[in-house]
Amino acid sequence: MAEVRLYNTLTRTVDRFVPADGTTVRMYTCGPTVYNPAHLGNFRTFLFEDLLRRTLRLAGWQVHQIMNLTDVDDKIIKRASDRGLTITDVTEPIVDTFHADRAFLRIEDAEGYPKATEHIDEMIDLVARLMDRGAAYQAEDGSVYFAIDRFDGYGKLSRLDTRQIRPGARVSHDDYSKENAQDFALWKAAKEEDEKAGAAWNSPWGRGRPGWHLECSAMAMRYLGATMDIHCGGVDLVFPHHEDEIAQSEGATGAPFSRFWCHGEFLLTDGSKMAKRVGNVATVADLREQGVSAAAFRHFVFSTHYRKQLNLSAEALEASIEGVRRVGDFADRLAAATGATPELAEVAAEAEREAAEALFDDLNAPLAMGALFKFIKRANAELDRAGNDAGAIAAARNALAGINGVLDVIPDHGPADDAGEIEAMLAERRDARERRDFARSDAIRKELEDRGIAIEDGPTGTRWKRAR
RNA sequence: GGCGCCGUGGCCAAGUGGUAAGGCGGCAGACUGCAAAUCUGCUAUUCGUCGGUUCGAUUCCGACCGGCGCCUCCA
Repeated sequence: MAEVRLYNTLTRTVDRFVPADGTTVRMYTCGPTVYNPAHLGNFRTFLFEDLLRRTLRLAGWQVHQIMNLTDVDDKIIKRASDRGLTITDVTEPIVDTFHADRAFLRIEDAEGYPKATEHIDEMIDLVARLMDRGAAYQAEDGSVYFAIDRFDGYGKLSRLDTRQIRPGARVSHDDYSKENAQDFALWKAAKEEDEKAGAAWNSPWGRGRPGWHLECSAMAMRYLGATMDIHCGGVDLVFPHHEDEIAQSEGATGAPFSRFWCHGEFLLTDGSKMAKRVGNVATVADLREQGVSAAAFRHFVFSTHYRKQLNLSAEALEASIEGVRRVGDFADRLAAATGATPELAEVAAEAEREAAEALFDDLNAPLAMGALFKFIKRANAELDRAGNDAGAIAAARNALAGINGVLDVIPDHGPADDAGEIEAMLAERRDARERRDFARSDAIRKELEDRGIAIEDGPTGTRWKRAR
């Protein structure tokens, strides 16, 4: 096993990571609230988690990842009420969109996508345990709250002193009655709209629905045990979401909830956080409309370290499209090559080692990307020199596959349904060139270019490829 | 008001107490009928500003300027 180092929000340092059981990494990644298609900021986080799971596997560990789908919350209920629908009516199509978008971006499947509404029993059990331990109480409004002053470790993740909240901070106007302003809802008493929208369940504390934080604790422990290896999310979840998860989980079990906490930074647009309320969101659908491939978007996201803010811009996307085209051309060239200089094998081995080391060092994808491009440049130079070492070609293909297995930045070719027609045009162009009728030859090339087909005349004939 | 992050060439970006990876773009050359692709060379004596520590700082410390984020339901 390679040594993997990860930044742990709990310790605020980069620590050596090894799964507790020595073989399988049990990780929980906070998923989307399914009332609107997830935006690219959300996907930056999911992409970081994809990078993490692929890197852990490259290091030799097995990965068991759980991502929750939050399918009951205030916004979902509001939408359902506004439209006279149930929450399921609202969430089902969005769940489908989420999986489609995820697939488009080549985000690997997690081992499970539990829904909050299907784990109400587990949540009720968790609340009951907290009540038994005296860490929770039912208020006059019927809702159940977690009493943060009965959990010593409260604030250890975010390092926020909740007594210090000052003017200038966003202050909540909570509809519910609590003993302490910082206490958070575990179980919310049902209101009229909740019942109508199908968002209310029976519990020992009356009809109600789970609080936001509760689902993650309940489902994480159900699928990963009392203590998991890694818990991930966006930085905005550090407080209060993850802090509260720790409180309610550890308050119930007495065991550490997660050994590592890893958080991805924001995607910015127009210089500020991409968020619904800022009104600057872009989605996968927008990406597709603009013709930005999954490979290009992955390149864009991985060109900056995950703990650094990243600004979405047309220029940056353009650079990624072009960069990824180069990777694709290189992959094609390697696939078609039959032999190379022996030095290619050395170049490949070095690239593979550099990329892996970069990834193992707190997911330094930008550095790994640098290693990939250095590899492409050197390997192309070796291929230009020609050679007959087939083993070197195989080594280069393996190295590329290894690095790309994590980054996944080789763009797909377009559909090849009109290949015969293109070949016919190329045959005509070849005849024209033999007659030195370059006007005709260039006209055909122009026509193909207009159809998104690029031509490359080489010593062994003409190659063509579809724009990616 | 509290806490934290960031500021590297035209753009994106890695990085280290010893003198700046990589990508995009640009310029020149090789190859080509011309292109494209590819290769080669060039494109930051400098890392927000000002001080300090040090033999030496972009890298450590301090101040300042600028940007962003968190401080209760937002990835």
